[in-house]
Amino acid sequence: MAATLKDVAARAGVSTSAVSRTFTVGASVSARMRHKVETAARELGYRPNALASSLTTGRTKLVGLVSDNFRNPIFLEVFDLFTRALQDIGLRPLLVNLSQETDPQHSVRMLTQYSVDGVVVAAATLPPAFAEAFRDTGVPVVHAFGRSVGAPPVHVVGINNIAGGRMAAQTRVARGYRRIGFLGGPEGATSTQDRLAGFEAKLTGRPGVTFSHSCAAAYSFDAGRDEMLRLLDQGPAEAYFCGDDVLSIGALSAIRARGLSVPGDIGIIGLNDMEMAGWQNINLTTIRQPIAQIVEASVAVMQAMLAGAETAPEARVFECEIIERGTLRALT
Amino acid sequence: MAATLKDVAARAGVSTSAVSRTFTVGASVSARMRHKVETAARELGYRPNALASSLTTGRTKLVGLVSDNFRNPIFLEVFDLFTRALQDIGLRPLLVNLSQETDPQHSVRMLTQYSVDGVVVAAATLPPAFAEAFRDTGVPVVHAFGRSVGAPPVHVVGINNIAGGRMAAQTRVARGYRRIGFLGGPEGATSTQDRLAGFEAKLTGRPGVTFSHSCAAAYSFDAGRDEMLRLLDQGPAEAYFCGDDVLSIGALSAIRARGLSVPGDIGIIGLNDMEMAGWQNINLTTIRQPIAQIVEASVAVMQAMLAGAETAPEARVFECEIIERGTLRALT
DNA sequence: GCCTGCCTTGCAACCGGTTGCAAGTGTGTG
DNA sequence: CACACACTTGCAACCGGTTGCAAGGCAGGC
Repeated sequence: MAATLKDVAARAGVSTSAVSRTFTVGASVSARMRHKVETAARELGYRPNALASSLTTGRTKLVGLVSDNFRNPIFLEVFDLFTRALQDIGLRPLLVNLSQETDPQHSVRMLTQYSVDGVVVAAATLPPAFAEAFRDTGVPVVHAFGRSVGAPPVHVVGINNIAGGRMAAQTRVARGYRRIGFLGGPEGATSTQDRLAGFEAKLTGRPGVTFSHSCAAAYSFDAGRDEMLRLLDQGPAEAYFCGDDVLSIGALSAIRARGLSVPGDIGIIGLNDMEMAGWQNINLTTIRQPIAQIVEASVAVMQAMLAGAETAPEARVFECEIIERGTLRALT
Repeated sequence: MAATLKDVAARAGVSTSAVSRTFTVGASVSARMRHKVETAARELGYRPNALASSLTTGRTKLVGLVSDNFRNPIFLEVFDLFTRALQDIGLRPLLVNLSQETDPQHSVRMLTQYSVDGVVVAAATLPPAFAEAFRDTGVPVVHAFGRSVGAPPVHVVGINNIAGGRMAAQTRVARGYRRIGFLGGPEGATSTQDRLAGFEAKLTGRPGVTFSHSCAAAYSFDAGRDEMLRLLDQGPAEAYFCGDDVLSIGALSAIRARGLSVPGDIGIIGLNDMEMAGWQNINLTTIRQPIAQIVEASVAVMQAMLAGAETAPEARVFECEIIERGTLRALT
């Protein structure tokens, strides 16, 4: 049905190579030839088949966009940014949902079958084994929102979660909270571990400050609410750092459900600054994760790798920023 | 680098056809042959290249997943459901973000270049010209959340927006609201037009009931908030039907910002029942759109079309349901 | 006018698989 | 034991492009 290279060549009365060359940048074609081919192509509505050409060129311009979190609204913003950024440089995102997936090999198969040129992992809770499994297939991998360690297994772009934890801790101390808690996401998530580590390190040893921590089952509203209800039953702290905004909102909901006020009775600070954190009926004080920058940098790294850059995996770290809203009391 | 058909054939000492056949279901292969090939394939870690095979079979198992809304959290749920459902039947979603796109031909090119087997349009505000442009390329198209008219240009799966509007209207009358307003999404969106039509039809002619309507600039929090602030300034109605949940939440925020109470001073009902509508700090009364069913049906339609079913485009309509929460006063 | 060298073009092989066809194998039947 | 038939397998062409190579065309220099 669709016109092929051959059809165009026949119509223009030239060889298929000539047609192919007019559609590949930098190939040697005379102006006359180009014109002949282009008119024929236009008349037939010809579009080169990207998949067929990938066979010989070895590049599909397909990029796996892999995530395991389709519940946290922040990821809609992330997908929006990624799809646009990838589209802008001529890449097509093949979306892979790993929500329930536990076997890296299975997802590797899904991607290798489509010979993606690269893989962007956009996930904070995905076990590192996945990114490594992708890398082992020989394809460029960038892990956005991954763990920023010194020598990561793959290129990582994200924030320094330890520093984020420290930043959160600082706000607490400055505002005179004494009994302080950390409410993390799933225990296995490296993001939670690091945020906790930074948070705790900054707090321990402070005279008069007590510290406790616990983990919710997921980065989700329900998990945050459930965990906070449990904490309220057993005697809560004065302020909590929640490892994520949705978690925070769940916690807020639990606190208010018990008739307590925020930040009067309990202070809350989140992390992410997703759009709805700023909605006036939520108004969450939080630590802003610069997702636009992270996405932009991730795509840049991917583009460099696709262009052939062969650098050792590296962590690119962006700074966070405190966004003051209404769930933490003001500086004393 | 990756093992090819040829490599496996050489290692197993058989022809490439034999290998190809062992990997295509329903082909004629003896048990002995299958075993030989499978061991060789396993040893080499061979995975058939889906793109190469698509050349001859004409099927890529790639499906365009097209949307223009990456801001409304409901779409994250939609993407989650779609990606999982498509993955489950062996299809891969190629995500296309049409947020800023105005030229249907441009997006058509993006998809035809990758010879997708079908296109799923998941959008309520995308102009119908897009779905039609995809259809005109000869590829199966399903429009989820599209307009359910009698003879649609492509297969449509969604709710009856007119009935949804009627349903919303009914709640108002039953609860004794007299001055009633409709706060829609972007004026051009068919979903808004239909919801308004149903809503208005049910209300007009009722003695003592006055009706007004206006439209927000987008299905977004800010648009809802801004429009409600405007309405509050010019003297608001007693209750509003907002064409969408995020719009409703924006409106709620505006109402409370002015010191008014919900549902005491003003009642609000939304549409969608996205996850956060149920969050206790939002607690929005809304009309539930059965998105899981819509997605499931859309994928079923797509699967049928890919299997060769050639039925005239049809609208599949699902029923909505009122979810009672705290933003509309109780039945009087 | 002839030679040199560059630019343009077509030929043909190839990318990784699929599939119609015919040859080969093995089984069951008379 | 011969024959028919069904099943299995390999050959080779093909899917839609790309690209190395060599031949042809042309301009410039001597």
